[in-house]
Amino acid sequence: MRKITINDIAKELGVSASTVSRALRDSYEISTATKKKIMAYAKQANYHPNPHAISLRERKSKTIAVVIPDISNYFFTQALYGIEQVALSNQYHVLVYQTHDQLQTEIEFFNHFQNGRVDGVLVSPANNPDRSFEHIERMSEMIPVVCFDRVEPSLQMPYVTCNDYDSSFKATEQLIKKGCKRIFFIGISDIIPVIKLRLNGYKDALKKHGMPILQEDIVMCDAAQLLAERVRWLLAKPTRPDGLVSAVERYTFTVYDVCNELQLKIPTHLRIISFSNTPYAHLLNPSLSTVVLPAGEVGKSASEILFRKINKKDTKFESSNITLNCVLTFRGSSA
Amino acid sequence: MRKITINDIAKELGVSASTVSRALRDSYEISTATKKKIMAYAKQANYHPNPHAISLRERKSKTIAVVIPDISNYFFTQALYGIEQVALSNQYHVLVYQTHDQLQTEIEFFNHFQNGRVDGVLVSPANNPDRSFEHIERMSEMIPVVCFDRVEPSLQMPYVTCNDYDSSFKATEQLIKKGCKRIFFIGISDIIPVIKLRLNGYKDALKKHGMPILQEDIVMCDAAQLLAERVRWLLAKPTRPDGLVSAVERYTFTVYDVCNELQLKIPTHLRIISFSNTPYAHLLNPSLSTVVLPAGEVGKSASEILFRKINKKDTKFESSNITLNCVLTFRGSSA
DNA sequence: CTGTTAGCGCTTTCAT
DNA sequence: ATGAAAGCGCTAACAG
Repeated sequence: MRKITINDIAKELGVSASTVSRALRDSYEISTATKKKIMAYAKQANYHPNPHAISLRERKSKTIAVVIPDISNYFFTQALYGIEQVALSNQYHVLVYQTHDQLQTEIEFFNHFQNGRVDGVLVSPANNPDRSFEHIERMSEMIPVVCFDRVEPSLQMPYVTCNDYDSSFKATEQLIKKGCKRIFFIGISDIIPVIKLRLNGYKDALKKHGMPILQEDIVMCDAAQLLAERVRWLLAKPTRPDGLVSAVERYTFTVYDVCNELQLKIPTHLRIISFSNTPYAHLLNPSLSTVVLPAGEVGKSASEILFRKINKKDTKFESSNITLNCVLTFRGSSA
Repeated sequence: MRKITINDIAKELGVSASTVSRALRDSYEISTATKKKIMAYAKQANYHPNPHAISLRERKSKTIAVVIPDISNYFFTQALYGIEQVALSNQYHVLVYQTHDQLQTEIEFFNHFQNGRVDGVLVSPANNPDRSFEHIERMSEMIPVVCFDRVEPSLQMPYVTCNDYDSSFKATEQLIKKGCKRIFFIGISDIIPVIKLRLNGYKDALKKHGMPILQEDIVMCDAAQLLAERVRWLLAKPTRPDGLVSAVERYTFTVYDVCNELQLKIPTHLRIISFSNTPYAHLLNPSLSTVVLPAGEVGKSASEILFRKINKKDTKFESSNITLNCVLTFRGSSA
C-alpha cells in the first residue's frame, strides 16, 4: 500500500490540492457536494496527512517530550498516566526520554528538542552536581518547559512539586513517637532539591525533639550497590540506628535486604518509613510505612500548565507553581 | 532566542544554502576552509536542523512507536529499557503509547502512524476479543512492525516471545510436587495468545498428573475488581483450591489481598506461583515464587529485528521469530 | 466556491 | 568548489 497524498486525491477527483486541503479541514468556503465527495474518497483511500509536512508548515509538532530519570520508578509511571491523559485530550503525542540520572544524557536529549521537534518539555531533571542548567534554561527561552518533582526553584520556569519538607518532618516525628532514639536518612544527593527538602524536614524534626544530627546518619549515594555497603556498615555498629527515613523507594528495598542479611528485624530492630509509590507497600514483609506522592496529579498539573503555555493561554509563570500534598500511611515497618 | 535555519547561516556567511547543507554533512565537495567556517558558525549559533524538514525531504522520521497495554507493568518498563538502548544506538526517538488494553485506543494510535510519523512500530497488542487486526496488518504493509510478548503468530510479521507454555507447565508441576490437589489459574482472557499458552501449559501439567481440569478453576477477568470477587467466591468454598498459577502479576497481588481478607495463609492454605517481573518478589509476605520473563532481552531482540528491517538489512520475516526463556524461582509462596 | 502560487527548512540534482 | 532550482506534502494568502 503506497502512501497517498493530497495531490493524489486532487488528481483523482479532478480538483486542486487546496480544495482538497480545505475540504478535509471542513472549510466553510467549500460546497457541501465537493466536501462530501472528497471526504468520502479520502476515507476509503485511507488518507492520513503527513505530519511532518504539517509540522513544517504550521511550525508546530503536536508533540511534547517527557524527560525523566527512570521509567521503572512507579512515581514516574504514574505521573506519565496523568501526562498522557492531558496530552491525548490536546491531541498531542508524547516522546519519552530516560536520563538514567546522567546529566550528559539529559543535555544530549535537550539538543534534539530544538527547532521544532517538540512544542514543549516536561522535565524532572537528572542528578546535577555541577548545577549546570543552561540546556534547560536555553530551551525554555524557545519553547515552554515545566519541571516536576525534581524542581529547581531558581530556574525561571513553572514547576509542580509536593510538600516534601512537611511530609518528611511528619514521617520523622512518627518514628520518634514510636520510640526511635537514633534515626538515619538515605537519599541520592542533597544537591537534588527534592531530596534536600526531605533531608531538612528530617533534620528539623530531630532538632525539635532535641535529638542530635549525626553526619554519619545521613547517607547519600547515587548507586544502590554503594548504599548497601554504607548501610551494612552503619547497621553492623554496636550503636546502630533504630530508625530510618528513606527518601528513595528502591533504596528502601536495599535496606530490607541488608536487614535480612544482618538478621535485624523490622520494626523491632529498625523502624522504617519511606517515600514510595509502589502499590504493593502493604504486601511487603513487613508492610511498608509510606509517604506517597500524588504522582498522577503531579503529571496532570504539570502538563496542564505546559499546555496552557503551548496554547498561549498563559504567559506568566510566576502564578503557576503548584504544590501538592503527600499521603502518609503507617504500617508494620514503623509499628 | 529565535530559531536559526540553514538560510540564516548562508546569508550571514555569504554563501548559498546548499553549501551550508553540504558543509554540515561533511560533504567531500566542500573546501576545508568553508567547511570549518560554516561548522564553527553553526556551533556557536547553536544550530540544529529542523527535524520535520528532514523527515519530509528524506521520507523518514528517525522515530519509532512503541505500543503497549500498560506502562506501569514492570515487564514493559524493563522491555522499554532494551528498546531505548537499541533505538538510541540507531539515533532514533521513541514515541510511547499505552492502550490500557483497549482495542479502539490501539486502532486510533495506529491511524496516527501512517504517512511517515514513524518508521517502525513495536507492538504488544491489546486484548482483542474480536480478533480484528486489520490496523496492524495494514500498517505492516507500509512500515516494519514487530510484535512482542502479546504476539499473534497468525499475523504476517516477525515476533519475539517467551517459552510461556513450558514455563507454565513447569510452574504447575512444581505446585503438584509440593502436594497441591486442586490448582486454579488466573488470567485476563484466553483470547490473548500468551495467556492461552500459559493456560495450556497449566492444563497439560494437570493432565499429565491425572488431575481433572475444572472449568470453575480457570478464572479469566479483564479487571482486578471482578477478579477479586471471583477469587473470593472460589476460595470461600469448602472444597476450595490449594494452589494457584497466576498468569498476571497484578492479579497475584489481588489474590494476596483476598487471602488476607479470608484469613487464608500462603502457602499453608494456598500455594502460589506467578508470572511476574517485579524486582521485589523476594520481599513480599510471603516471598513470591515467580516465572520471570527476560523483559530487557525481549525488548532488545524485538527492536533489533525492527531496525534490521528499517535499515533494509532484512526483508524476510520468516526467519526472524525469536523465543526466549523464562526463569523460574521458587520461594515462600509455593513452599 | 475554487484554483494558482508561494513557502515552511532541508537535500540534491544539475549547472557552472 | 559552489550556486540555482526543484521538490518533499501541506496550508494560506490572493485572485478570480
